[in-house]
Amino acid sequence: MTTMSADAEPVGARHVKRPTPLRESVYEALTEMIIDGTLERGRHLVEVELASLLGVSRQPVREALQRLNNEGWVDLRPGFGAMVHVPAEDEVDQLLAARAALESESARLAARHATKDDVAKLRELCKVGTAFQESGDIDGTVRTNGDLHNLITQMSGNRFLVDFAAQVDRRVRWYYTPVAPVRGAASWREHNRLVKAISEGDEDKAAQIMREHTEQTRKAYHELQAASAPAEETATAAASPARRRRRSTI
Amino acid sequence: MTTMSADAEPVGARHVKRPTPLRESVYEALTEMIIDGTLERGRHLVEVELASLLGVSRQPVREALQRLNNEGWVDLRPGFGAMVHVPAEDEVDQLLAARAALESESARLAARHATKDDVAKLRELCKVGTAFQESGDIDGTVRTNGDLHNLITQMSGNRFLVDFAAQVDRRVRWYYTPVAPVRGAASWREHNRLVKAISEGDEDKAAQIMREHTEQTRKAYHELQAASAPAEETATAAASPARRRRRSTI
DNA sequence: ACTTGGTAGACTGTCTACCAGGTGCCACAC
DNA sequence: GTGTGGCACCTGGTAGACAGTCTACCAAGT
Repeated sequence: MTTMSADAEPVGARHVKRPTPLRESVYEALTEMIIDGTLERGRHLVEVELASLLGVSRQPVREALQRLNNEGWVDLRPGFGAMVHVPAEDEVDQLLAARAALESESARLAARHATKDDVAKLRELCKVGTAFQESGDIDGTVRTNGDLHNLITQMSGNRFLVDFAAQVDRRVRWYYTPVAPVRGAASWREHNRLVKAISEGDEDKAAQIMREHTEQTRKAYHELQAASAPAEETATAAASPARRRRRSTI
Repeated sequence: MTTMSADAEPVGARHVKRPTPLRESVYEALTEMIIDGTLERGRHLVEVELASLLGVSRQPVREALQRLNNEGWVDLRPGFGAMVHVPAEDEVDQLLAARAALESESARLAARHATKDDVAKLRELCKVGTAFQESGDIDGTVRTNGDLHNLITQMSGNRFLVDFAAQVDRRVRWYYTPVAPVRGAASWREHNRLVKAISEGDEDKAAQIMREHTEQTRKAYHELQAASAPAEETATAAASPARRRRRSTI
């Protein structure tokens, strides 16, 4: 669950310094390395290696590995150790499906609880995102997209939805980054409609749009998948090579 | 989390029993003790105490505590240690809201993927549950209810939904057991309608019914809360003394 | 050629001991 | 009554040890 602090403390109860626990830093470092591919999928992670690599002892490494295991980044085989998780083929799909449910519900609740301030921020993000999109700044687009979705889940006011969505999102982004470029323009049009629905407090509409939005992402994933792996498909290939927009090879 | 293997192994490749890691047993033991109240909410959990209590060393205890922290059972304050989580007032509500989203989506997918076999099992559970309900066997009713919901999430075929739902469910059941008796009969009528919708493959209807079903549970919770509220609260003092919306008396 | 048995090395899971630093509490001083 | 200093307790992290187990590899038997 990763309950990122945000302990809803009374404002101003800010504890000055937080000497981050070592295990936390190790956790961050490892996810980083997993995401950027330094630690390849399927690789056996040896505790003492990581320990000496990061300049700490085994304990923090172990604790980080167990958390990584709980969150599905690595698989812990008893008596053998941790291997970087290698995703099954249907896994991205399932993640995207879960995300659809979580974000759709978040959008509904966001519409219910939206304040003027929130809406203003949303509009701003839409503007910024569209600008990035038009200027071809992929990195900025992706980041702003993340910010927008994140803000919406935050607005739901439901810490569990926030938590789950964040978890799912991180995983999705790990083994499925390259979708962003494919459906940029349409995506931001949808965002605009979504923000409008939220600003009007139309819960059903917001939920509906968000659902379609994430479903689109899933479709885009499948098309990309089909396009980049025409090699040995398992019988499903015959379906429809019909309409496939395949620019942007990355 | 603890995603059950389910590694798509060839059927009958049943591996022999593997000695559970100690940390696992410790984790189980602690959740058990938290749920049944042996470890009261807010209590400071001292590693060495637990260790000697369970007859293990600090290490497995620490690892278990970390996991409990990640999953929200305890709060880990750096430098001080673990305290059994004391739920905020709005927490159950948020859990139930999250559950509504997760289970509703599960029901939708279950309707999509249901096999004859699944439906048969669902019907059976409905029958058993109703019987328990009518005979006043609360324990049996609760258990069967759990089984039914669990089976439906399983049927969704989405391991993330299963995972999240299980997590949420466990938490809900911790600080909010007493709902079952309140709305027994209606609950099983709804179950029947739900199973019917699933058997007919009517996704929207299944999702809709499940949503209403869990919403009912939430309402029941609120009513119960309002009814038993006038009494004084137990030891939730830790919460911020500020914003205390009390006395709704619906 | 294929299985069986044995051996060796590597790593995990757990334990013990130890230490530095932070936290909460209490008693004492004002 | 309210600070303040001190003390005991506890955590977070380190180091080393050891048994159990997993993998790999090699050699001998069939």
